[in-house]
Amino acid sequence: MNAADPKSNRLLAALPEADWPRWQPLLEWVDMPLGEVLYESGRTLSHVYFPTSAIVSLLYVMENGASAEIAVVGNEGVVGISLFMGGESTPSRAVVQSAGRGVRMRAQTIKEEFNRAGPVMHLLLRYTQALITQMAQTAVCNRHHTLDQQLCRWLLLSLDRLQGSELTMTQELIANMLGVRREGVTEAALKLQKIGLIRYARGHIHVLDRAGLEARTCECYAVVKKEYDRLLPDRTAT
Amino acid sequence: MNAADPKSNRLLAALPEADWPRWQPLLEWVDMPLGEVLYESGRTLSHVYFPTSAIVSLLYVMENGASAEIAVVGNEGVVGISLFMGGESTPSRAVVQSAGRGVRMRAQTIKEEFNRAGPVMHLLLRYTQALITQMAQTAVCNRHHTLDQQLCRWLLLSLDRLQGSELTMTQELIANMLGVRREGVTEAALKLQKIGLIRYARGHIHVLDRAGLEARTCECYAVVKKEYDRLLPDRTAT
DNA sequence: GAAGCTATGTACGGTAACGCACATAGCTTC
DNA sequence: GAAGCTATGTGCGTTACCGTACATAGCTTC
Repeated sequence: MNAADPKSNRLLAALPEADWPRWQPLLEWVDMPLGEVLYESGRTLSHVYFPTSAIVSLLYVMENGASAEIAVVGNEGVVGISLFMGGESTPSRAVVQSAGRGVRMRAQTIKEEFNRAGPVMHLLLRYTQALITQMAQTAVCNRHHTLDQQLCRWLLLSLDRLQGSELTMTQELIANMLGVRREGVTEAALKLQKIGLIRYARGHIHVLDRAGLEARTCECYAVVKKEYDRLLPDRTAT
Repeated sequence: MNAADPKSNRLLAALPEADWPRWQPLLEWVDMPLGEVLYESGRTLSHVYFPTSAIVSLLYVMENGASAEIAVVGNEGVVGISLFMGGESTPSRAVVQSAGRGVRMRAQTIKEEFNRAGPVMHLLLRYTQALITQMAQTAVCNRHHTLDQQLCRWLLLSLDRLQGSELTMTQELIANMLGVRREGVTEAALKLQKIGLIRYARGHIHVLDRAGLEARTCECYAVVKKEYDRLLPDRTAT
């Protein structure tokens, strides 16, 4: 499976074989450049997006302009669950956090596919439950864990959704996602660099010691990862 | 509609008339005493619960014993969404936070009802989306808002799920839900009492000025309330 | 290769919440 | 009505992060 295959999205890869011939022509490749807004708070969505190499942040932007990431979606998931959940919109924004590609499907189409009420629906619902766990754990993490731990968690979440060990990502951007000061991220990143877990410069972060990050982060990362693995096995029975 | 009517749960009230005769015998009244655990992290659920007068907290308990509330469910919703979402369990705990009653339905039954893929399913999914918004906003609130604001939000969320203006609730318990120190809640509650918004003593809180609480809390309360009202109209078309 | 922009580093006072220790005071139990 | 428990109040040093200001240094552009 190469990067030009929609099935490099794990959700699409888990589609039953029987549904694939119908789906293939319904999917449209799209570039997802850094910073692109896939949907805006309260606006009706036109498509759902299945990232293949891009990573998308779901974030809430407060009245005063400050923001906080609610969850992150990469090649394991889909952006725009409110379409099939029935709300059409949500009070959050989806922004491309790491440039790449993906495929999208028209709003009406995904609703029709969902409403077939078969394996596709159950797959999407299990994914939604995994996403719920991620949001819940984000709430817990924001309450109880240090910036150091949260940075590790965030790097690992991103790493899991990319191939390779390099992230293209400024500290300013990370700060926006975590909802903290840029200076705070600088301090935390410096520590990680000093103990040799990462190396970075001007918007490029190399992860040198993944296990080291895992040892340093809070339990939140593992809880979420375990739940994704449980709910979304690499290959779903067809 | 009195308290002995299952339809004092708004979700049940919104059921299509056509489904009601089938549902009624499938529901079982249960008392929900303070502190009762409806489900435990990672455990398969035996029932879903539709509170009528009780309030249930969904919370995550960390390895070190500290906890944080992820969302709250009262007479507007249902506890145990993972049953119909397909995961069977979630990494959180559901605890009765305010004693009362509710009705429950067996796990297998709710799955069958959901899988009819009709109005019941779409109602439950819209509720789930509202719950997702609450969780997301909890994450944002934990990140950005003060304990004072969060206490107001929490009191309002509870108030919305009860009749009357009195909460039976110690500061210790509130602290556990919010994931903060009990002393912090004492301080915040003292301020609210001094300016005349609440009056309390030994586990009983009277809200004297609801509008005052709304003025003092953060935007999170209104965002969530608006989304619940949007997704769960008082009467769903039948 | 000079100028300008962007990303990162550093410093410092302020503050919200923490951990801990202990005081008070209202119910309950006998 | 004394003893004991539970809920609430208070004090104090500590910590993590904030807001702000400014310094450095690596790309980019001409």
